[in-house]
Amino acid sequence: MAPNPSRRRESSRRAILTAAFDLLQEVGYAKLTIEGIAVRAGVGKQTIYRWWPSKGVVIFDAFLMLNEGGAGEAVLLPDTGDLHADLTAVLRATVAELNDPRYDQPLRALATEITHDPELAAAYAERLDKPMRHAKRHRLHSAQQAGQLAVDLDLDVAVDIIWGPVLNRWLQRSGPLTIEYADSVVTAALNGLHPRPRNDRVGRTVDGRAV
Amino acid sequence: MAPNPSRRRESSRRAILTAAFDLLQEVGYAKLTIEGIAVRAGVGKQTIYRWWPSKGVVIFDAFLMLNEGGAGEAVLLPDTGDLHADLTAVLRATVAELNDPRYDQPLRALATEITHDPELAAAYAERLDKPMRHAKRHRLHSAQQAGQLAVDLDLDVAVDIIWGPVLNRWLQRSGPLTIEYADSVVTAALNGLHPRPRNDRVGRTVDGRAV
Amino acid sequence: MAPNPSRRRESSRRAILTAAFDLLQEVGYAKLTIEGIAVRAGVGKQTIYRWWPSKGVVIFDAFLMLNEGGAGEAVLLPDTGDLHADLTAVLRATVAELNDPRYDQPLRALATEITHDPELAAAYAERLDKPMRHAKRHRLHSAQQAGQLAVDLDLDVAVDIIWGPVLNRWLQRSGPLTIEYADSVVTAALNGLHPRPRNDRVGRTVDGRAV
Amino acid sequence: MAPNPSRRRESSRRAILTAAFDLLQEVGYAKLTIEGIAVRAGVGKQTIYRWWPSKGVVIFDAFLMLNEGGAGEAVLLPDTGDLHADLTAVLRATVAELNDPRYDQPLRALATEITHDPELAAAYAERLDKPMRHAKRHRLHSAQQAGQLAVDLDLDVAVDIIWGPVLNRWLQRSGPLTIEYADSVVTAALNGLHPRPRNDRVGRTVDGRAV
DNA sequence: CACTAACCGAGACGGTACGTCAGGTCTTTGC
DNA sequence: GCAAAGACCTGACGTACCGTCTCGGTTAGTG
Repeated sequence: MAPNPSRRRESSRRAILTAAFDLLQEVGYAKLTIEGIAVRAGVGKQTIYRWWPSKGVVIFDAFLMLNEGGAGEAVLLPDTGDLHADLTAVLRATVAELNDPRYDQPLRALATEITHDPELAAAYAERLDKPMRHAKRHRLHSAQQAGQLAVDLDLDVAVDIIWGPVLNRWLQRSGPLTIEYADSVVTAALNGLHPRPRNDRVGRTVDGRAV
Repeated sequence: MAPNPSRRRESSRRAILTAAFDLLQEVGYAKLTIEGIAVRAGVGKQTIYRWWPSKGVVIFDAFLMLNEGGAGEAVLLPDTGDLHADLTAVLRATVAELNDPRYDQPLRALATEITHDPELAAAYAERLDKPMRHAKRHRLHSAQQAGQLAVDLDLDVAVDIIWGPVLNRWLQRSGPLTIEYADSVVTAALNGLHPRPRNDRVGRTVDGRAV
Repeated sequence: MAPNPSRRRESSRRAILTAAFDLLQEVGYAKLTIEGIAVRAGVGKQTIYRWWPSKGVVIFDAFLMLNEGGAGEAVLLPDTGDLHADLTAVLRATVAELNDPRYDQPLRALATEITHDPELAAAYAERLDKPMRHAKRHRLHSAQQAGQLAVDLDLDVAVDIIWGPVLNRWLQRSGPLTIEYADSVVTAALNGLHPRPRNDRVGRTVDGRAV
Repeated sequence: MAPNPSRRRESSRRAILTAAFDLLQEVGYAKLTIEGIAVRAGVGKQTIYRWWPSKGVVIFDAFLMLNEGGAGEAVLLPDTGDLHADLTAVLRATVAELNDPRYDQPLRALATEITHDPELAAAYAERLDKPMRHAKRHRLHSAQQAGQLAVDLDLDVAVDIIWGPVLNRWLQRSGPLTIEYADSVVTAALNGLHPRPRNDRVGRTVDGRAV
């Protein structure tokens, strides 16, 4: 009854995922149809329905395929010792990617599907978000060891506070998603909203020493 | 050519918006159809197409209608002088609303539509988010005046740092959306990720004095 | 629930039936599809499914439409008094129609549908066959009155004996369907298979008198 | 290229033809599919496509298989000398077979395929109809020799006049297919439609003598 | 007796059509 | 005289089969 994966044609799989991603860019999420994907991929509709349970999973797998290349090595965030600079660089890159028209539509489509499909959200968390979040937490952990972050800080919350605002501004278009915004978020997040006493800025540090 | 608003039947308008909101709860976003709304509202399809340009705008207007009751008075966040406590209370309320099954599906639908429709996003920012954001900024401004927030803080960024993580965790289901999480976010956001020097916790204050 | 016939668009109805009949000629029964009819008729598929329960009924209605023109006047077979001549002429015409390439495929399609659908067979008997059979029986009755047919003859059986062989040869292609065959059938049917005693041929008669 | 018949697996062949015939009874002609036959027969689809060019030929072969048992001996109609009685008996048997629910659907399917496929019609004429028609003609010939049939009678036409009406009534359901109908057809066909002169009934004969 | 070519069951594949559903437009009709 | 009702064309849905194709595994006949 269930299809036999050993007989699966890899070329069709790749064609479908590529077609899905490309069509997302070209026609947008609302006009993405299984029929369109099948035609673009030169594939029968049944071949899509045989292997994917929903359009959302196709989109998800399309992203998975993109990340297949660097699959082996774990993601690593830069660690120069200067946390503020490193986070700024990474968040600027995030902003650049979100602003990249090639990824805009596909990413929004993925976000939408996750919003409405808990199962897909779990898969996303496990397969796509987890490695990235692990890298983020790793960088923060290293800073924590160096005394640059509060010892009792929940690193997951820290990650959310840094990246959450950017993602939200992008999704809701609640304002321009600029480099300046990214910088502001990093600074505000690190220093906190409360005022700092005189000379209490935790400045750039190298090897744990302030510079 | 354009319909004459003076002839618009208010009862139909309300029936349509109510039907849309109710159906969102019952069948979810994916299965919400114009046809279904029309039938539920006891209205011809044309009556919907005549007054709304897209399904997203209907959903949006349905939310607008909900907020119509308290339209006159501006939203106000509690201001006891204790910023941490006030923010905690408000964020806990936000979490509760997002976890309310009555609002879950409709809110996700609205978020989805905003994600894919810039025009709708602008309308959302103006009509629904603006009053709320204004209230948030107002409360933060008051705290800033009381010396509880950094004087150079961009209050919009501050709002994003506090509410962004919660919205994101809800949308992406990247983790359980609990009261504890809300509390952690408030604490971490206010104090910052950096460690605070000894005795530098900006504690609860009343009338600007630490308690 | 059921569609309201008063709102039915006559132009669509005619376009569908015409398209069905034409396509039957052109592509044959096996390749006749609802989808093809809809495209050819410039009509949505749903418009076909709304008004017809099956492909067979569409074909049937297409034939009904052909006969709509001469609907008012009842069919009449020639009655010169010479039964043999009249039947020969009529059966030759039948043969010609069955051999007409314009009607071949459509008629076979109709025959096939009737074979497999009793309800359709009843409709065929009532709407298409009945007037024709009535005319045939009428002619035979007139001959019976003139003493040219056995008084105890079941006219329905008589009709079957004359037209059955021709229809069968056409359907099963059990042999060439020629004018000669038609003539043989008429002669054999009228005279019977048994030998006639000398001078007993019931020859051509005019006004009941043998000629 | 062409498959080698010597390697053909007889068990598969029989399973396929049996499955086809059984499925015809059970689901009817319209729902008979190659895929269904293959599954029912426990056979790969390719095994059907390898040996049969079309569904119609499979059906045809299924009938051939049924007749395989009595293949060697030629079919023989009863010949008691009483033509009327013999024909009546045979036609009654024909009626019974056509009314047999086990054969109804399969026979209609075969008739349909023949109607639309001239090649199949030829095969049917040669392999299935020919022996039967030969037997019928043989019986009539014997009667002709005995002076019970007109000497100039075309026996093929005679066969058609006797069996055509029955087949037609069955295919078109133009009326109840009863024993009485069969009897009427035989009587009318033998005596002809014209009235017979006094004492001219060609009665039962034994050895050519009237009884 | 081993080899090898072919048939076999199985089932994935690119397709076509199915019958249904909804989108958005246009027409009719009843209040 | 508008708006409900709903028929219409369009097009995508998800399913069923089509006829072709590959895949291992028998199963003959050959060398």
